[in-house]
Amino acid sequence: MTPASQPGKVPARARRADALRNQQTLLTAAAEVFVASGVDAPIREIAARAGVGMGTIYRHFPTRADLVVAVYRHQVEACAEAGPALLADAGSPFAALRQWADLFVDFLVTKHGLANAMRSDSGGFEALHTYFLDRLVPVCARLLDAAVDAGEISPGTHAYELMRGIGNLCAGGDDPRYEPRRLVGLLLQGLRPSRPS
Amino acid sequence: MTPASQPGKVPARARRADALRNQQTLLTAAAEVFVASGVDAPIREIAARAGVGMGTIYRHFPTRADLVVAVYRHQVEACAEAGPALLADAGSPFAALRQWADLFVDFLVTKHGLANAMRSDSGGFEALHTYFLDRLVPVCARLLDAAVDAGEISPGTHAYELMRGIGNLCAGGDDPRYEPRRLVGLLLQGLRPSRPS
DNA sequence: GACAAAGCGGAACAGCGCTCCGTATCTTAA
DNA sequence: TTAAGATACGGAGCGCTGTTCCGCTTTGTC
Repeated sequence: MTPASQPGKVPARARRADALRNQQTLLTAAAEVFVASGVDAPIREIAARAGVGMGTIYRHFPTRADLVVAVYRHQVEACAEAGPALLADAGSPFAALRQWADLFVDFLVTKHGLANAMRSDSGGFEALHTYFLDRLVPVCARLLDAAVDAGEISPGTHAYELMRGIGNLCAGGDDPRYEPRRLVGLLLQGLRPSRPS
Repeated sequence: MTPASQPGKVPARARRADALRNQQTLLTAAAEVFVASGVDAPIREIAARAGVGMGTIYRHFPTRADLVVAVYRHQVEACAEAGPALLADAGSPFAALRQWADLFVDFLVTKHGLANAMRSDSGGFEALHTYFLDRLVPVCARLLDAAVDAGEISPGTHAYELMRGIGNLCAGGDDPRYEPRRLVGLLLQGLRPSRPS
């Protein structure tokens, strides 16, 4: 019955109860701090809010990206799963692509500073970039392919590039003169073939 | 003959010769460091390279943006002046807009980290943002208006938004899978009217 | 209850931006 | 030429951040 009773594996004890509790505490504390101060908030602030020491936070989430990913994993997952659903429900593949892009944009702009962080090459954010892209690029690719097959857009655009483009367009403060959604719409419009068949 | 001889103004002596020299030294040192380490390079590094103290650099360039602007002023100016020239030379306003955008993209991607810095809301870069936009938005607006008048694009897009969009698309490392030029092309393509008249 | 193992806290170190003021240098007027 | 005063310089020092490291505490097990 002990965890080590199964053969062929390292005995590896189960994690301690307090460690599990702390991980949860940290997750909710981080979520709160991210909302209040953005994803760049000092690690100390998060640790303080959770009532734990610096060591604890680094043990559970070695890089800042690990923490951010853990906090937003559910939403990224939801976005990924929305792709196929939209493809089935929306009127056309291109319409699905547009709606899906809107979803992604909404996600990014409502997280203060997330889009900025995602392309920062310093601060331990590289893994964030990687996770987001690994999860969402395949979804985007399916939508893109479907739209190409339907003749709604011209081929040649890679999902990776498009995803990064959309992400980049979402960066920046909330200047009312700058509306990422509009530009993303323009970008997608640019995918359409020059001459409709 | 003395600087104070002109009436109606504060006597304000001329700047000292060594100050002028230091300003030049700093400018060239900064340019070198920017190439080597990006525009985020530590201030100390620039000061060291120029062989001056920290105080000197802050006296001449109170914020980091002031230094960056001073270093790249000529190139921004050249880009601004290229706008009207292209409008006259290129085959059509839209072609001019495309070529001008290419110029701007080239400028941004060849300066390591400049595009990233321009969107950062911290680090004293806000003034950079302001300067670039103040100088280039009017130029972009003229190109945009001309293209609209020629019926080559549909109206409704603001130059400010377009400039920021292009700038944002240029952010990020030099991943070969991500080519800003392609996306900017797509974005501009999206400006074209849905049904060519 | 005792003993590892697992986990925790936070002091400590390093890197950075920025300020401040005693000192050095330049300019001008006599 | 020189002395006074304005101007500019240097860099130590402060505060804030990320990250590591190790002695101590808590937990699970026998």
